[in-house]
Amino acid sequence: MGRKKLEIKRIENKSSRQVTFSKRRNGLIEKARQLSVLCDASVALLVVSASGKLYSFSSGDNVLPGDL
DNA sequence: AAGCACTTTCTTAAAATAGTGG
DNA sequence: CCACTATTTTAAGAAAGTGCTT
Repeated sequence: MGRKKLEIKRIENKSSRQVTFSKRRNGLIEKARQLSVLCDASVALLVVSASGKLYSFSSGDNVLPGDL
C-alpha cells in the first residue's frame, strides 16, 4: 500500500524490513481481533520475529485442539 | 554521547471491503 | 454467485521517538 506498489518478497533493506514487520504485525493482530469479534469466532495468532521474539493474540474463549 | 533494536507518527497511494445491482 | 465502485482501512516511505547497552 502506501507510496508505491510493493512486490511480495523479502525486503532487503534491514531497517525498512523491521519497520514493515512492526506495522504489519500490529495490523495482523488487529485483524485477528476484529474477525473474532465480528464473526464470533475463536482466533489464535502466533508471530515469531526473525530475532525469535514471540507475539501472539488469542480471542477470549479458549478452544481445545479437539474442538477445532 | 553514540549505537542499536524496535516502535510510532505523518502523509497519502494501494489495497481491502461493504454496498449495489446485474 | 460475480462484477463494479464508493468508501474505508492499511501500510510504504521517511523521519522521529523510545528505551536499553556500551
